[in-house]
Amino acid sequence: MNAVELNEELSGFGALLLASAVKSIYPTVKLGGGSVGEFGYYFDFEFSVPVKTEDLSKIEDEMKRLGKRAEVSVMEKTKSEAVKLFDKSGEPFLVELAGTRKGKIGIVKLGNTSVVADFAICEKSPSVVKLTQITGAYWKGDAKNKMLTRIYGVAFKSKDELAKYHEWQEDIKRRDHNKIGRELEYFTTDPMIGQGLPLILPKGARIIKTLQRWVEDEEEKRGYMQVYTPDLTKSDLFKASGHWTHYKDGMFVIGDERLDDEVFALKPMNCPFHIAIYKSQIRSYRDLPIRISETGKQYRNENSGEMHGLTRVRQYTLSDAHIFCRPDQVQQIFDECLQLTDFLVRSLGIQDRIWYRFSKWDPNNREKYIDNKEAWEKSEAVIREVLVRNKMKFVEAADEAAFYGPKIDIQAKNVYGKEDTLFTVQLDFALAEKFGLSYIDENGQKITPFLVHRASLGAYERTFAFLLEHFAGALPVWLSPTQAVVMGITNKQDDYVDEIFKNLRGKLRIEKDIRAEKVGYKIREHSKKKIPYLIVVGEKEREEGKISVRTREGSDLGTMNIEEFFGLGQFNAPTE
RNA sequence: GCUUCCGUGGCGCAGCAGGUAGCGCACGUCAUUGGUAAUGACGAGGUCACGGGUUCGAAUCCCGUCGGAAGCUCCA
Repeated sequence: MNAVELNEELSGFGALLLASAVKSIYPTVKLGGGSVGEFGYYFDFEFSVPVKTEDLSKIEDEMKRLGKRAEVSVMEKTKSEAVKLFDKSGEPFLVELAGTRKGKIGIVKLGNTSVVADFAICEKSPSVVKLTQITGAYWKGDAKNKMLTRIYGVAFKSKDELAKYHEWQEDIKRRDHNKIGRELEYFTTDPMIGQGLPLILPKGARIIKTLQRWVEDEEEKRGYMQVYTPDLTKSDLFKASGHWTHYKDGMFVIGDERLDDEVFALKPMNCPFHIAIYKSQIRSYRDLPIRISETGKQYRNENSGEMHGLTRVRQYTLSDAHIFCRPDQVQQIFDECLQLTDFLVRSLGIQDRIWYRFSKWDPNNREKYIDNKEAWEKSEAVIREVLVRNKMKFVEAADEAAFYGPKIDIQAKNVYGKEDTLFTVQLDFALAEKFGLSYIDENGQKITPFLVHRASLGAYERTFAFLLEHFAGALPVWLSPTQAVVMGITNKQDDYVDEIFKNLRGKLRIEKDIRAEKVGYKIREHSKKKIPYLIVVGEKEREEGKISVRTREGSDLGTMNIEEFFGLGQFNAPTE
């Protein structure tokens, strides 16, 4: 089921009703701001008394009451004109809503107060309003500021639409990787082990391993050299890279800086290790580009509220690589990195779910970024050219770069509509110099190479989570931990089931089911586990030396021989 | 980390004006050998997240801790 289209003008009205109703019930409340979007609408308030979930129904009732009485006018006026209008005639309160403006403003008169919205609203009050949740949100989106109370809601023309909305919410839960990943026995967690430290169960491990082998093989074809580096290092390494000052709080540090001679840390990233590998030899311009890749673990001490399923964890495995190249090779390297990612994305069939983000620095945020305006401008120009030349659609985002350089992020949304970075290609003009890297050019001069950081398939845990949600658990055949189950109509076929099982074992991931249950029941059980092919055999099949095949979706593919079965789908990882 | 909500057997839930736990699925045993999405009978499984308090008595009320969810903030 697709996302329910939430009408922005209805939502705008809903937000106004919400603000008005809250003002009516809590006269001392201070209004923050609001917004409408895919989630419906929200409004922020500063209450003088704590307001909780149980108060929502009261506010909802007031919204319904006000909705019936509201006099609405949609005016072709600017915000300041509207405020002037009300300056004469009473006490309006101005509501500013972020979102799409349609050149109009909405004014809702509610008794002796009025709400002016710098936002398009519909002319008729929504007949159904529903408040969906109440949470906190920082004033102006800054954690240093006071936390306001944010109330979310939806508004509809009819109860049918509300019912559809509820259905959609249910569907979201059915796709949520954090739910189905546990149901399908792909992963679990244990409070004794800790937050953000999932246990990947055998079936989940098979999926991740399949992805990993696929990516590693593909990278090897493309000139990457795989390495292993330690999970642990002396703090000196991250002091040299600059990470210690930027991110010490987010690292797992072993030892106490004040007491111990040597302090260690679990690696929060692989770059300094790959840099050390580069540095272990003298490099010639002929050697470049050098592509060092690693299926590397990373450890980051995320704050407790920031962990989520497999998407945001404290330990994860990155399809990581660092490419050291000459200045004249940077664009070519970016091209090939994007081509690899594009191949992976298309092979997985998720090209319509991702978009490219050009993540730039913010010259005003001096704490976060390396202070070298010229280098930033130059490297951003390089990336822009790559994007433009490849005719790629992308969004630009200021203040989203890494501290050492700009990047191209491949973004996606989870089932709840929350955006995450799936893959990334980053240009680094700083670390190579910090570590004193060089190569010898054709004139015998020492030159500092450029460094490109990239994660071809991102973090396996996160990509796995995304795929589970995208396919609602029904992964492509080649990724399925069990690709087929063979079962008999009765136990009289146990020997034939075993024969088919042994015949197929090693050629695909197959299981057999000889439980003394009705075959319909067994089919249902395995379909629920999202196993792509269900092979059923009885006396008829045995006599003909064939098999009957059904899919997890319920279609009957009929009777066929083994060769025909292999023609049904792609059992192995895609290649170019 | 902050805000709100939540925590009863593997999963989904009921029980909560306080009187030491129930249902469905799953699981086990037996019977059934059935031609395509739930065969039947019987059975096992829980100190109601943990710790403390109130009480003659707490799953139920109060406090704290841990864990989960969504939102905010953050993500090298």
